[in-house]
Amino acid sequence: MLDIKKIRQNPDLIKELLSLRNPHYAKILNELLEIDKQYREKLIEKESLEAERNMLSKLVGEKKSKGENTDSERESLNSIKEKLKAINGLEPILAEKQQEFLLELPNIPSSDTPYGKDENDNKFIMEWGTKPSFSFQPLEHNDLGNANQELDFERGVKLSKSRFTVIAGKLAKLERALINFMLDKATENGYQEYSLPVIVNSDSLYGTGNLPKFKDDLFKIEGEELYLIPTAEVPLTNLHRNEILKEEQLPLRMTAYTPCFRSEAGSAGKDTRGIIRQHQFNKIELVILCKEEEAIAEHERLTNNAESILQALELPYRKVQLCAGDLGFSASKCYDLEVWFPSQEKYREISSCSWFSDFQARRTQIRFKRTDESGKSKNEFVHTINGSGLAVGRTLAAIMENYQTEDGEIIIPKALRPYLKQSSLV
RNA sequence: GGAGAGGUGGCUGAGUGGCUGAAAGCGGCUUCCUGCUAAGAAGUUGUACGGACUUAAAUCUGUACCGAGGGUUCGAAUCCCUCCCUCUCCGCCA
Repeated sequence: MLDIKKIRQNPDLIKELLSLRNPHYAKILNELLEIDKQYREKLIEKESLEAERNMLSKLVGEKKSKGENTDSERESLNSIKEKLKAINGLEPILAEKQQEFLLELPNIPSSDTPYGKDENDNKFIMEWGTKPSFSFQPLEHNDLGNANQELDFERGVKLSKSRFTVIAGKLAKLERALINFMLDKATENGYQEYSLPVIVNSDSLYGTGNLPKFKDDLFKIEGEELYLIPTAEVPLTNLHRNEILKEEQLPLRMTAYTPCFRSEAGSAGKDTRGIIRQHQFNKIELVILCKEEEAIAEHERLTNNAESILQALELPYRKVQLCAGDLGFSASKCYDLEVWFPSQEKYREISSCSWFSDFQARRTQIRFKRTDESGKSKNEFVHTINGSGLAVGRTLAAIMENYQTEDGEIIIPKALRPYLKQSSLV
């Protein structure tokens, strides 16, 4: 959520910056400003009536204790009450509307975010690793996994429905090894590990911006205001919702492994083969809360932490910076890490590392007390940063494809060998 | 799930209709004092949203907030209703 005060002070600048994402935001902003004006008029009217009421009520109390007559005060109080009733029918509606418009506006892109409309305008940053060259036609991971039913798509459907997969045997062990490896790596990099609820309430989802706009992407528990998490970003970020942190606690670096649940509404027909796009998948998430002046460095750090996992696994990847048009709703700057899939000869997203400035923190009300040299302190919103480190299913698939041999074996990356007792999977 | 008790400021804990944004204590901060690793004295001490002033900060001022939401009343932390949460006992259970 953007700061309404900043919008009031600088409407034209904000309009211009939001138009970098999409020109239609200018219209929403105009509507917001109009509603905001009306809202404040009503608020002033309401508060001055309340002030008058409080004053007169006090007077009634005093007079009554002295046994004096209070009829005239009562009369004006009753008329104030009527007026207040009328305003109370209107003011909260305007407040709510103002809030709604505010929630519809996305974050402002950072100054170094490239211009552009969609993913084709994203900026290439770097490429790492050597793409494997095969003397044979490399198979897709689903074919590799299907061979001995270690990726069991049919039974996944039997148990649940499409886009659910059973992972069995050695691949299941490999997945577990990946989870442990990634969590250990995160801990080494200074993140505190958490084990979290994967069902959360709607307040938490409003906080991270999944509600109200992206309701269709979520699985909801029937009959309750509870949802399955689409990512551990939700519980991790909300851990400190409505809290005022101590300045010396920051930066706060947190990590968690959780299953993630996404309804994938609107992606029918996309990535139907394999385990690239599932309703349920495992992910290690990295979240940082920090001060504004630390944010750029922490964002780079988190991205490097995610990259270090790909590097340790020796998986070729590239790093791109998203352009304004492709930027997620809440993000102000974002790097995507894309891992190489030889069967498709394509890079596919495996981690998205975003800096949200104070956009999420304003929604979630995560603040810290900043004390200046003179000893005065003020509450300030933290900056939030997060990214995957990494998506486990996609990493598993990438390892299968990049490390396959002609006779259908999968070589285990060196970094994972301490976690498994073998150096290849058949 | 059943029965009972309860939810007040950073913490402990008063407060059952008006002078309570909230006593008292603790803690925190500021200043003073004592020649020493601590004691004492005084002051101060929440959040949000408006308004005035201002380039801004500071300041002044209004409103709201005593688990959440609604209601009664001229006036509610205090009365009523709904919900949520915590504790104790019972039941169930990995």
